[in-house]
This record gives sequence, structure tokens and C-alpha cells, in this order.
Amino acid sequence: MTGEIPKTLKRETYRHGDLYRTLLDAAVELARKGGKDAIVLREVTRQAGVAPNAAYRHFADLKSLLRAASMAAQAELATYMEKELAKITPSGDKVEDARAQLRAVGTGYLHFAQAEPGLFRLAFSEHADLSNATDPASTGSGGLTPFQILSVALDALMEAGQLPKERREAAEFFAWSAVHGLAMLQIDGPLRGLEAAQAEAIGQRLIDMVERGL
Amino acid sequence: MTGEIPKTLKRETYRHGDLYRTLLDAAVELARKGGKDAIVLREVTRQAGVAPNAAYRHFADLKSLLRAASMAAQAELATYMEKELAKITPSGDKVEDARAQLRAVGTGYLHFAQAEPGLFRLAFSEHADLSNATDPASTGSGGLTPFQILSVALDALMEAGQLPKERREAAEFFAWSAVHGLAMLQIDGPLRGLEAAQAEAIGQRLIDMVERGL
DNA sequence: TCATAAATGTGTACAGTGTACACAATATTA
DNA sequence: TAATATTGTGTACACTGTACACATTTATGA
Repeated sequence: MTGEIPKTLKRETYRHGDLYRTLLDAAVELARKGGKDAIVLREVTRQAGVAPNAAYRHFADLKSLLRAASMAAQAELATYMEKELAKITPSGDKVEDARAQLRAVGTGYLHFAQAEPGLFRLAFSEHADLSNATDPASTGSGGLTPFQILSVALDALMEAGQLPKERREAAEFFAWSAVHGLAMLQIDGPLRGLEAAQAEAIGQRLIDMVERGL
Repeated sequence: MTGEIPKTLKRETYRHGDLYRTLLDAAVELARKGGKDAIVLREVTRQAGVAPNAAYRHFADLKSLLRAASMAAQAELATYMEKELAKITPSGDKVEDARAQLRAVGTGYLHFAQAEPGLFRLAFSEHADLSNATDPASTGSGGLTPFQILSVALDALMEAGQLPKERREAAEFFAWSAVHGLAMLQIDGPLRGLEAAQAEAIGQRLIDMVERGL
């Protein structure tokens, strides 16, 4: 058997083989360039070399496809966080390491927004399903969602004595809020088009605020 | 002369009279119910009782209309902030008053997001023009944009000695980031559908973090 | 005052969209 | 092997944004 799964080329088999994956990938690539609104069902099927209605065998409607693509974008966000976490060389100092861990999570978030604005917008677009923060469809290679990665970092911070126990509850939301808001400002807002170095500096100052305020 | 400006009724005059305003208002009302994507040009003109193409005499294209509607939404946000500011009864204590002022700004922001999620999404949608934070089209009755209102509050905080001078620069962005992110979480994210009282409590805790961290 | 020009509306047309419905080809199962 | 489920195709429809030609009203300048 050939085992070849055709992507965008014309296929000679009636069945596609892995259409779900192919459609999803095409949707993500479109969003990478143009955000949520760049995902248009007919274009996705066109790239898969398939009739428009074939998509309906795998997704209930366009909104479903958007949700799936959004999950994938969140997964990519998770890998950005993991990448930043991997840079840390443990110092042995529990406090310092916990701080570095939280900073890495925030920095990964901001880098993702900067490097992949289209995916970032998709991940947090109106129709995205953010309600379930533990869906395996949006985990990185470590098996955790962005939210879970943040939770782990906050646990470490608390254990290191840098986050009062009575403030641990719901701390995810506060930390997340801050970096998310800044990311929006840097992508679409008044901070758009900043030099990379300046954007980085502002990002680090924001994380300073979170560290002090949490 | 009658002086009547027809809104959605059939008009017997060839000219409409105030079509720009009517189209803009209709767009805002659509977004109030369904967010940015609910603004559809043909529906807007339908409500104005006018042919679709008439819109092109007043807006270059749909994107232009979206931008204008977004400005209007930002203006409504400003009035929410002003409403909250008006609730403050000055205590005479400079420090306390400055703090209350900043809290009012943040609280107004969060209340707006909660009360008008459609407008909130419109105001900060991809095609919104947030680059100019001083456009008079997005001011409240006080003549200031949301961003400017926040700036004033931060100035007061600094003058009251509650914000180190070396941290005053760009402080708008940090404060704004935090409340904006939380608003998103409460509208579309995992904090969606929270009881009003709980949402309020979380909001106040977030503002606590900002106060400590700024 | 009156021809002319500018502004603002309408009508028709077109390419593109999401998706419903009937049908065709291939896999799976009894 | 016959019946059935799965997955892809073809046609059709209502709807969208907008280009282009034209009609009607208002403003302008001799």
C-alpha cells in the first residue's frame, strides 16, 4: 500500500483519507495569515481539493470548524509557553525559580501574540470555546493547556512563599487578564507597531506589576 | 416646515435628511445585540429605509462603518466610566480620593463589558481603530476618551504620592491591560456567566492587584 | 434667473458566501 | 454477498458587499 495521504493535490481515490485533519490544518493556516475572518469554509475545502459540502461530514457548520481551529491555536500558545519555560536554568533558589517560571509563562504568552497575531485573535475570538480550560485539544506537547501551565506556575509561587495563600484562589484570572490585555494593545491597540525591544521591555514591566500585585 | 427626520419609516422625500447618523445608529444597535458580526450593511440600510448602495455616499465601505460604530461604542464606554466617577463623594483625603477615582474608572470599564458585551466586543474588535486614543468621536459627555479618563486618574494617583514618579510612564497600558483582560474572561472566557455579585467581587480583587502593583 | 455642477438617492448586476437536499461511490457489517 | 453506514459530489438557494450606470434633488455661478 502507498500510505500517502494527499494534502492539496488532486487525489484519484474517492475517499480523502484524513479530511478532518486536512481541513483543520488549512483553517489554522488561513487564520495564521488573516485571523478568524480569513477562515472561510469554501476556501478551506478548496485547499483540501474537495467539494464544499464535504466539510459537513466532519464539522457541523462553520462555527464548529472555527472552534476546533481556535483550540489548535490555544495549543500553539501552550508550546510558546513551554519553549520559554525550557529556557530556564534552575538556580536552586526556590523563590527565584518560581519567579522565573511565572515570568516565562507570561513572556511566552506575549511572544505568541507578537509572533502569531492571527492565531492569537482566533484563539480568543468571540466564537472560541474558552469555557473548558482543560480540553486536550488545546494542550502543548507537555499535555497541559495554557491555563493549566499558568496554574502550575502559581502553585510554585505560592509554595515558594511569594504568593499569600489567601490570594492564591482565582489568581490565574488576574495574571491572565494582565498579559492578555497587553497583548491586545500590542496587536491592535495604541502599542501596535512598537519595536520588538520596546515591546519586550513593556511586557517585562507588566509582569513586574503582576508580581508585585498578585 | 415639518422638520421631521424620518428614521425607519418610509419617507416621501427623495433625500433622507440625516442618513449618516441614522446608519451609524442602526449599526450600533445591531452590534449591541450581536457584536461586530451583527453589523451587516444591507440590514443597516434596510432599517434606514434606503437602498443598500446609499450607504456608500456616507461610508467608503463596510469597514469604515465598523470603525465609526466602534468609535461610538468607545464613547459609550466613556460614559460608563463617568457614571462611576460621579458616584464618588470626595472625602477630602487626597490619597483616598485618588484611589477611589482609579477604582471608579476600572469599575466603569468592567460594568460596561458586563452590561454591553456586544458593544464591548465591537469597540475592541480587529477592525476597530484604537490607534488614536484622542479622537473626539469616542469621547463621553465630559469630552474625554476612555484612555484620557484613565490618564487623569493616574495623574491624580501620582500627585497623591501613591504611584512612584518613575513608574508613571506608560502606566495607562498596564492598568488598562488588566481590566481589559478580565472583561474578556467574564464575557467569553471561563468566568462567563458568573453571578453579578461574584463578578463584582472578582473585579474589585483585580483592581486591588493593580493598585498594589502599579 | 437659469444653465450647470455637485451631492445623494435608486436599479441592476455580479462574484462570493454558508448550507440544505438529493444522489453517488466506497467501507463496513450481518 | 446483501444490506447499511460513511463519506464525497452536484445543484440550488438565499444572502452578502460592492461596482457601475442612472435619476433626482440641491447648490453654485454667469
